[in-house]
Amino acid sequence: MGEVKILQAIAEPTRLAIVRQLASAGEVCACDFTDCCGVSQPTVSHHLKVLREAGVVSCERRGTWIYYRLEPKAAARISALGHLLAAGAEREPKRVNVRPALARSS
Amino acid sequence: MGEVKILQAIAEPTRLAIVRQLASAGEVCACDFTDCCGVSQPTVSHHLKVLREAGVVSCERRGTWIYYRLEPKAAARISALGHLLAAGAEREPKRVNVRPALARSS
DNA sequence: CAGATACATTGACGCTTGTCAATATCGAGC
DNA sequence: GCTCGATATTGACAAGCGTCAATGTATCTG
Repeated sequence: MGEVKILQAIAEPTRLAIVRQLASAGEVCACDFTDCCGVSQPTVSHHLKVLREAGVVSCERRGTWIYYRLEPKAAARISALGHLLAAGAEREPKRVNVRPALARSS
Repeated sequence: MGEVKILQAIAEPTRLAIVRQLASAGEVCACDFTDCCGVSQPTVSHHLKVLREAGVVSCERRGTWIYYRLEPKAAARISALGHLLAAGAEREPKRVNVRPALARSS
């Protein structure tokens, strides 16, 4: 599954800023990202392509402008992974032996 | 906040496999990662260092072996981000807010 | 048609990253 | 002291990534 690809897409400052703005606004025109991210227009376009190909965002053309939004399926994957990690972090260690060093050397 | 650093740490196949195994077992000896990940011992050690410095995992020495586990705070950050994205993906677009986009509304 | 605007693509440039072999360090036990 | 096994570190390499200037493509308007 492309879970790593989704994470790679989000694990970059500019792209995370894009995703955060999409999460708060629901839908954002591509031209607005250039202002908020402090990078050039080609760079924004490149990052949007990465997010698109990872399935994190989708876009829809309306006249001259292209509006982006979050893809629910990818968001659900991240949410599920978050749940998994949070549950695993609280888990009691599967300790079958009181002295692991002794048990391991047998 | 180092949210990007946490994501960067997880956004790699070997490191995600390590984190997944930690989530399922609760606590894993460093020597066991070499088998499950199919990479050399120095590479495993390198990835564990990345995860450690990102605050994703912590370790405790017991004799010759070093046991790793997930850090609850980092897991909670990922979980919270997952919630944020999942909620944002379902949000109705608010067309008013990002910028005074009067020029675009025809 | 021409011109203007929004967005994508290309090409090139550094910087970062994942990998391993070799080596070093650390703890346990003799 | 010494040796052995488990981890960490170093050094080097190729591959990937983020960035921008220049250019290309698409859409609207006059």
